[in-house]
Amino acid sequence: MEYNHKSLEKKWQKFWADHQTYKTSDAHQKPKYYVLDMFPYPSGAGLHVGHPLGYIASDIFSRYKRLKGFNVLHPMGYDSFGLPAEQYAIQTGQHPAVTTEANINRYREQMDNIGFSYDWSREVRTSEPEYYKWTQWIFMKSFGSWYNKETDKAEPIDTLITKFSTNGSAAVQAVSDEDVLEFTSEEWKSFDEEKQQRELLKYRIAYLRESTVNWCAALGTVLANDEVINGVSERGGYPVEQKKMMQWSMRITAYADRLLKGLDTIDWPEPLVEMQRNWIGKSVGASVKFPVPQLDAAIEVFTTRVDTIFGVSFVVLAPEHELVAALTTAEQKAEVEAYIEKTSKKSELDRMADTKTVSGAFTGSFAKHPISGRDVQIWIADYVLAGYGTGAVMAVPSGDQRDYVFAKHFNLEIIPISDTQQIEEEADPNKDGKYINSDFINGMTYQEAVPALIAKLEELKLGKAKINFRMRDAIFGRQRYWGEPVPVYFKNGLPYLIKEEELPLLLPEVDKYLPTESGEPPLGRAKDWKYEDQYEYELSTMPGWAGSSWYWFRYMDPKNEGNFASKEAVDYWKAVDLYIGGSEHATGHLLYSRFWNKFLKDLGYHNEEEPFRKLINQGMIQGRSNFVYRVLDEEGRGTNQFVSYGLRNEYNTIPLHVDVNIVSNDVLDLEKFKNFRPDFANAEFVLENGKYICGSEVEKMSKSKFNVVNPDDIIETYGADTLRLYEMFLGPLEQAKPWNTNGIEGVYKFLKKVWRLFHDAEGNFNVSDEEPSKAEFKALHKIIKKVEDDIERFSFNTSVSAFMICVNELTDLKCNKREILEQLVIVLQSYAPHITEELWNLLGHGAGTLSQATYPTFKPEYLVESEFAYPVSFNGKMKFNLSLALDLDQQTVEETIKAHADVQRHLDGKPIKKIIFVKGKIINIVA
RNA sequence: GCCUAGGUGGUGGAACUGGUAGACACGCAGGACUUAAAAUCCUGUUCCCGUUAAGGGAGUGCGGGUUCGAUUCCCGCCCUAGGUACCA
Repeated sequence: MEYNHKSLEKKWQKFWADHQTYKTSDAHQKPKYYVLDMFPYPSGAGLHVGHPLGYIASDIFSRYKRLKGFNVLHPMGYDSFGLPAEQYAIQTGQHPAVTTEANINRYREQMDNIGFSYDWSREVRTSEPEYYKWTQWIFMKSFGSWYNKETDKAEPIDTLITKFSTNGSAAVQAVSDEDVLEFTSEEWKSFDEEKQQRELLKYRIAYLRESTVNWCAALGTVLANDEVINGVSERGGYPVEQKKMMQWSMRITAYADRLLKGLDTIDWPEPLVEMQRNWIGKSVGASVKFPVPQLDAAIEVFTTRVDTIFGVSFVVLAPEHELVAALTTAEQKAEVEAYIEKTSKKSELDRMADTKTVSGAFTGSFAKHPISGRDVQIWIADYVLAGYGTGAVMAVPSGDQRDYVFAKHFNLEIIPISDTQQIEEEADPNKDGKYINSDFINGMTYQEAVPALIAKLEELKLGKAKINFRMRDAIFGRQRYWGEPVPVYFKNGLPYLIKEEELPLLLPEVDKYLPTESGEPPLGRAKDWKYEDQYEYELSTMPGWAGSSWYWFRYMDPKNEGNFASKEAVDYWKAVDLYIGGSEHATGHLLYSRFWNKFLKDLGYHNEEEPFRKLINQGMIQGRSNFVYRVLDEEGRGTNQFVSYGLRNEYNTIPLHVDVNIVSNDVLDLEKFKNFRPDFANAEFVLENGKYICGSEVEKMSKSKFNVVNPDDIIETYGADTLRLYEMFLGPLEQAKPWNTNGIEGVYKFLKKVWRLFHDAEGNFNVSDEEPSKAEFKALHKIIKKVEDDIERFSFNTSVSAFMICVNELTDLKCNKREILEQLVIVLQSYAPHITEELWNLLGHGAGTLSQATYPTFKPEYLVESEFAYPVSFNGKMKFNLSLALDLDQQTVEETIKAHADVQRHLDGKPIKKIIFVKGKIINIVA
């Protein structure tokens, strides 16, 4: 029988499904291993060949870990709330749940074709009430918690209330809004319910506050910072504006330091760690107040270089700064207002792009230098951002390039502050010299000056050491339909949680998925949707990241109705050991997940500070488009003549995308091309060497470029095992690469060779029970070692090559020994599960038992060379072959070498200086 | 600008701690089997010199360095990809 991937793969896929072969046992006596894929959003387009790359890698790893004796948790599910289903619903009226269901079924079918070893009994869908009940529950917990800086963790809000009523606000060290009140315990007790609630809201982890949000009018919703790229929405590229709205937020900033520290403890790719570090954006410095006597106020600035404070010659406010109006003098009013008008017209994008032009306006007012007391001018300029720090900076032209350029442009003072500064051409920020023109720190070094200044500023009550973060709290509301309802109702304008036993708060039905006439979110359309028939529910829904920020817990215990997961399950599975997914989630999902993980840990629901121990980014698979070249007539119109790639320059042509599925190794299938589009039916071709060669280009994979390759088509022709091997063979997992079906034949041939090892020339199964030869053992043990090493370091592509070498060697040896082939099947199982399952069965083992086999033990003795002839260099150049026993002592070796005829010839009487040994072998002789 | 990763044949890519660079595969060329095709198998394939051959030379983005020996380590530069940016 020939290798027939179609019948064989279908058979085993059905068997695995029917017998739940890959259901994860709760065999707690085995060590556990948790392998997770980033679950997909089920889009309408289905999977293309790039999507499963990471899934294949994680599947190989899971299967390998099972063979190594681990109890492996390897689940899959769907991040099924999201914008596209809702946009589609708006257009068609089709309920998002319906399209989502259809898309999931399609995804599932495609994934099943690839032969993954997921435990589907643990599947989760974020849009199912059984699941989002717990997303809502986590929201409730975060509404019911505050962040205690003393214990450095989140605690139930009751502990805060206790502190307020015993010692007042002074006793509390919390992460909170800036406008919190100061009160004694007596005052707290005298507050009415409403006032107390209003105050508590400023401390809650999930809180409601008027805040500036990214409003996208086209999508009708607010967006998180990570969903806005260069001032336009990530999805759709629509313009985004800043708008003040009452919004739910999550106090992720409370965790900024822990999120940063945790990065040192996890095994993640460096670029990703770096992205999160930048996103969190910790800067250590000081906040300094510049008093403005006439307003009885002060301009607070943040600086990382407090040591340069005597170099301050002016301060600059962002045009949006709240003090600008009050500071502007009558004479300067016109100029300042004109400037504000001008900058407000500039879009966020222009403002970022245009960093060359120097612009600004003098307010006419002066502030006092906090230490020297001299007057410094107050300017406004758009190089200062309202959204970072305090929206104001102290300008030190000698030390900061932007301040320098600004000072030069407006002819402001530039004060040198260090004896090593070179400031003729540009600012010099070096910290190496001793200070000059700097009052009491003159002569000090940087290390001495900073603590001295902080002490002085604290004494004057005009400054203190401060750590500033770039990260903002995460907006937690979307004015959309297809998301988790927020389990909150309003009484007297204040939010209250519904009762825990009332969860899940079901997503109500609406007549349309659009905002209401009065501009309320779609949930405002729900009929009779009131809490206890009288109170308004919150009408916004949760953002896309809510459901995905805890899903790895749900897989541990997906059917649990009383908890998000049982204590036993969480204690056993702990954290994800290996997480594979794309780097596009660096500052979204991966940050929010770490945040919620820490939050749930603080409340005592588990013990893991970090959710994902090791993370790998699979590279994106790009499309590879093919082109045909249509000949144009004199008027530049397309003819029905097409010229092959190599001859295209001899004609006047225009390149046209052609479906990559009718091109093989860049050779066009002419018949299929004629059927590709009606106007190509009468196509004529100018061929080279009898073939039509297509051009190619790497582009994004998309329908319009006719370069989408569906895994189903590959599986139809070559089988799932070939697809799996080929996706790995394509190159290193983490590297981005274009999909190119050229070369898949080689992998397919390999599997046919594997098949033939077990079958004789007539195609009959034929395996011998004879003792294998030394060479056969050697070939086997090489691959046992290689695959083990490769998988452990995630180098899947090199394993595929090693398999090919191994099978070629065994073919040359005409090896059909049971002992060898049986172990080969086990080793190959992770990569090609279908063919190996079939062969395992043919070898007489029970169906479905291969996944419980044990990975063979590598025996190094099989790899020891029996022949000792190997090449040796002479003075670094390869010269001759040497035959020498490996276990001789060095002196014997030296004497033997000197006696060697070739060596004597090369030495020509000179003495041997050195003999270089590597791994017991002589590599080089130096004379 | 800054951060990170990378630059190896016609192509995808190997070479794990410095040790015969180009494994393996594709493609290409030639051959075997076949009436023919498919399938399969064999040989060659970094470049240059050498008619074939024996043999020699160059060679991992560029220029230096360390070393008996460098794709690998160090210094300077060029290029590509991803991220990020008036972040004070």
